[in-house]
Amino acid sequence: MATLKDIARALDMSITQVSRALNGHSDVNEETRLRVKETARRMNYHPNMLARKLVSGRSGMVGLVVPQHPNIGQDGIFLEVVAGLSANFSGRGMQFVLHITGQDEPVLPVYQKLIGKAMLDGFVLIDPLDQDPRVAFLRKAGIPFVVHGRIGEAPDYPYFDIENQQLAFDLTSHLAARGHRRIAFLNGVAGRSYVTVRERGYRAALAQAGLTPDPRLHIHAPMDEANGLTAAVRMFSDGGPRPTAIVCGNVRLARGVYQALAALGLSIPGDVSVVAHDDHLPALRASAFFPALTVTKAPLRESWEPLADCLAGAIDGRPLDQLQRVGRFEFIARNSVSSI
Amino acid sequence: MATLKDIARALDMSITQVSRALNGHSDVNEETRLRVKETARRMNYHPNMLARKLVSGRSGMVGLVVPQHPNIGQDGIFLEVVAGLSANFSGRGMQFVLHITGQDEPVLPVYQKLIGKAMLDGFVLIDPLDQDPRVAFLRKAGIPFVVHGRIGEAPDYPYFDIENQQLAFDLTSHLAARGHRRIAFLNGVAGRSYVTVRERGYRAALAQAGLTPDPRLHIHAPMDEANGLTAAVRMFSDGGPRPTAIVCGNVRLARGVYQALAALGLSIPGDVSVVAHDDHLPALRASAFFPALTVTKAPLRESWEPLADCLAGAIDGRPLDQLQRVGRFEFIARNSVSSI
DNA sequence: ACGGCTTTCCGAAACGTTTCGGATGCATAG
DNA sequence: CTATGCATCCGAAACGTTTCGGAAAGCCGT
Repeated sequence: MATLKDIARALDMSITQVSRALNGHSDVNEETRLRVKETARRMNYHPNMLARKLVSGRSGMVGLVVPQHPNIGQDGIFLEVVAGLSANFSGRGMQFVLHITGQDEPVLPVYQKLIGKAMLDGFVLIDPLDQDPRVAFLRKAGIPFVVHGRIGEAPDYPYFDIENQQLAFDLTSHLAARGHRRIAFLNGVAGRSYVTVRERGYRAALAQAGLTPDPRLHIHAPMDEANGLTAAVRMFSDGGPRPTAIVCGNVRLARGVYQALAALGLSIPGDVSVVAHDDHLPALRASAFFPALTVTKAPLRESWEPLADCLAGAIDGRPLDQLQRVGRFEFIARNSVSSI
Repeated sequence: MATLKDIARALDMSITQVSRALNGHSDVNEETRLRVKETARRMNYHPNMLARKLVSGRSGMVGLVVPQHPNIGQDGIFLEVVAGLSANFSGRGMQFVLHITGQDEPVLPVYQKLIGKAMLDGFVLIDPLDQDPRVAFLRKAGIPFVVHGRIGEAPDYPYFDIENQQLAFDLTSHLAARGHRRIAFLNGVAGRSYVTVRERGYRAALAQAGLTPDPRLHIHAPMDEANGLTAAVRMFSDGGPRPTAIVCGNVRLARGVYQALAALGLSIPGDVSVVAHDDHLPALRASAFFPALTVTKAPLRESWEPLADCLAGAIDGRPLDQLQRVGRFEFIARNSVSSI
């Protein structure tokens, strides 16, 4: 653990000048700079981040705070998030701290404590809600953060998001344009901001097609296979209006729907058309469905880089307009839709 | 961001005394201590970890370094590890840093850099190898660490492990005692220390039963469902000696084996007996197999607490014998084994 | 000879904490 | 009255870094 002092002593010069040489300041002779850099390398010098942070106010560490829940160990998407963010921050020489809170521990005090200890430069917020207390809290605390998603119309904080309203609109319109009039929407958990936004897109598409939304066809549930299955079974067996087409919030739901329809003896797309949004998780390939699934595709994997970049930018104090990014999605028509 | 100085000023006393009061030192009046603690709480004081570390040499942060690999996002067991460790360290007020290295980046320099920056107090090492360079490296660097597993006979570092040799012995003996003479072992990737150790248990059990090991029946592969399936299919179709019983390194392998045997028209336990070791992952219940699977059970979930405790202990400099723990396993006989 | 400019350097303070080595006051014992 | 012990306090140094405000030396034009 060589320090600046060691290098200074070895070269018989001042700590100040060594520091300036290594940090590329202007007022140091080119030849001295090279000598210093060479010696630093030779002595295996790494700056002590703690000392640096103490004076600069930066620790180079960012955090993700996630509430503990019993099934966290099997949440494949969560791992994708953690691995992706960690790899990205690690790649820029920052430390990624994963803080999993206690079972029913309130989260705001956790942020409070982490901030108070002066350990973290910023936070990544995932799964934002329509009224998310974390955003208000962190803004008030003046700590940089980036949100995976958007809340409300014109957010004034850094975020990365995809056009959730547009993709729900496109999926629904695609079906409406082919003559479907009873289009169900298997959406996510109510309160999540992307769920709300997608609902708007769904409704807009219905309205444009002159259709009136039927609340029995708009279902909120965690977006996994089991819920896709049960929701589909229920829609086709409770005596209500049977949909001729189903929009699924993600491919897992769609997989459940496929299973349910198979079990009910209904064919895709003969009896029912199915479309979904595709996060493009490697374990779940929409193109390998039978029949291949029509989707809007926006790989989740492409979120981590912009998220990390926006947070790093926010910490560096870059202006807000450079810190708000929206990812593209792609419409891919396959074989799971037919016209009526 | 109240500091000691702020509190000292507010109470008109010295920084020293405030520090000592908050840290429970002896030479401070009981009444003053209360006043200080009360004021600290009121001013929302949290000690600045960076400053503390700078003088004490402790940061309260520990790290897990994992090499990036393409399927990291779907490795359910890895998520279990990360979530479990993070929750445990978070619970003791420590920060858990997850560092995922670049695709083909060598890991030792990563540890080197992390240590040099003086950011981390210690490391958790998972998936140790028979000759693990990380152990040698960290020991030489003098950084505390804890290993999930053991390497060699009498490790002189902190670890938490289960009796892998004994459980492989028990599973194999259980079959041998019921008359099986051709017992296959679907083991993990060669080079992992627990794989080597389990092989010893397997061989010992065979030897005790007077059986000679057949290398064609001892298979190394990543322990997932696909490999269980292909290994089983191959063993029953390549003209070699057909086993009458199979020991599986984990329940995933066993699930693949069950599928293969079903496809081959072989019954369990009628034609083939199957046993496995069970990490007790919630997604994979051995008791729900049909027929219910005979296992040695050692819940992976019970590893995180001792691992975190041992690492914390190592950092605190507790003696080695308190930092080496071995978890219990349980033998559970169910319906997947028959006598010959 | 002088002031002013550039280039290159350095001392010292600061960040927030812990800790070492006293210092003070006061009671008790000799 | 002095020595000893105890309880309670504090100043200052230290950890490794950055940065502010100069300082020294050389050169230029006047």
